[in-house]
Amino acid sequence: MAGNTAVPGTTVTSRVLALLTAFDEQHRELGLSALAERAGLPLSTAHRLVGELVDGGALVRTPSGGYAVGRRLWDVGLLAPVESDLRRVAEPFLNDVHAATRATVHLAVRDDVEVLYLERMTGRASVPVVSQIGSTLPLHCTGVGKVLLAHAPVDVQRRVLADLRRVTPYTVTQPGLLLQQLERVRRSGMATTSEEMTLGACSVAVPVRRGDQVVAAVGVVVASLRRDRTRLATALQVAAQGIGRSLG
Amino acid sequence: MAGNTAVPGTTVTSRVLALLTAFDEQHRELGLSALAERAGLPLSTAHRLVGELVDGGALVRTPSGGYAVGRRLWDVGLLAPVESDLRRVAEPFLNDVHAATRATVHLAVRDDVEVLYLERMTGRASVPVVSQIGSTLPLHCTGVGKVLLAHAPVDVQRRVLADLRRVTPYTVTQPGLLLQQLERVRRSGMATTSEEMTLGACSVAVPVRRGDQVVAAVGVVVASLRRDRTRLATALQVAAQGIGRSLG
DNA sequence: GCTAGAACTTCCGCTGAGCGGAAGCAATCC
DNA sequence: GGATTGCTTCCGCTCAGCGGAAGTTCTAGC
Repeated sequence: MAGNTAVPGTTVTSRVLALLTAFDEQHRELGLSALAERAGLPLSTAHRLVGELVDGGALVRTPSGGYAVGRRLWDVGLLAPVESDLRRVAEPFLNDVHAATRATVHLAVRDDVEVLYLERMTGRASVPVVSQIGSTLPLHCTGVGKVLLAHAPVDVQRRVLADLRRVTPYTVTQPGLLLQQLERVRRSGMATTSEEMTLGACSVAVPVRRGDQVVAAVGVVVASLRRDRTRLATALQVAAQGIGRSLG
Repeated sequence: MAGNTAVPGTTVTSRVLALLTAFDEQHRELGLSALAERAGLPLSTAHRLVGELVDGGALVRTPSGGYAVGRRLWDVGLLAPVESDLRRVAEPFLNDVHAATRATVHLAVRDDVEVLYLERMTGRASVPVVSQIGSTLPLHCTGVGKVLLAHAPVDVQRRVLADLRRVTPYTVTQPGLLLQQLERVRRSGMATTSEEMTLGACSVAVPVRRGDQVVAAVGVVVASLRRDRTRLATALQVAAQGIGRSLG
């Protein structure tokens, strides 16, 4: 038979990680072939490694015969120190905002040219929300994203402005207009969006400051801003200040 | 030099998983030696694999020179379908309980002979709480645990009763007494604990039923039950019924 | 029921990625 | 200075891993 033809310089570890990271928000479940293709591995190699990962509890077979991330990886992943101080400190303040507004509340940080969502409390109203804890979205079309972008280094802003993808008909895709908005965000200490990411969803967000650094953003998603933009902003500012103070 | 002396029959995958699962609640950060020992690997093997895992973002170096679980594993782990329907459905009801009581609220399921915490909302009061999302605790000394144990199969109950570890001076360690309590839990539809897991913390919990099966438990942790045990139980029962109905 | 195709599983001989003891290095303590 | 602890590098042996190919099961369309 053929013998070993693996790409030299690769490791089993890298292949295992390629398999694990083949899963994402849109692909929580994958068949073997899809998994192999997304990981860039030959089918039989993927088959063996996936079997070992299932044995170790890192993956599980789904009822429909595919594969998904397993319990073992879930509880190990939760141990990751991803802004854990910020998340711990912020939790009670986010609860307050949620209790006061009954809207979907977000805590997010900037991850290079994207927003990374750290916490989310789902609101009561049926406003469509696409964010997921642990996933990222573009900076230019979400409330927390605009806040983080407005206080990001110039080179980050430049890179974002160079690629303003249209997500909905209302997404701001003109660099000049967005720059104006960012200036207003810095002045007013608050950002808003209206159906720029998701139709039927508007948002308000404010920065969380540690000293004079903006380290995160808190925001809410609602169906309309007509009624109570000010009330929402006030609740968020109270929370943001509380979080900032608690961060010391 | 020596040459290859690896334990036959083991795979790189299993060694990688051994390294990842060396981390737990009590060991969120580990030095290389500790990591190697906990994974049962020779130091130099661990050194190489850990380096590859760091390159892949599965682990990160901490400021103090140790290792911790990385961002990559965090967001992959969050994709795991661990009771995800239950968690999604339960979230708004848990919010209600939290808003009404301002106490620490838990959603938990039974994982063999332990409670697995799925969700937690931290309360305002400074009541000590040891539970962590993704981690497990004994069934016999927590509120949600007693609920789940009371409705567990007989063989699970037998195994738990055979090993009632004392955690605090108030932990119930007499099988007979615990059996009486479990009977009362089934009759009254509610379990309580008083400093049986953590000094200074009491709890109330009720079962979540899907049809006639108990599939989970919701509970609150407070400093004392003297005042409002009934109010807490009522709030929990409303939530548990709502969750059960939503599960269909 | 039959056939076509896709998806999954098993086989097996070649080989270089992985292995780990040992030596080297760095920081900390007494 | 010497001892201890902990991390990093080295290197030649060897078997775990590799993947093309063949075999098997599942699904769909007719």
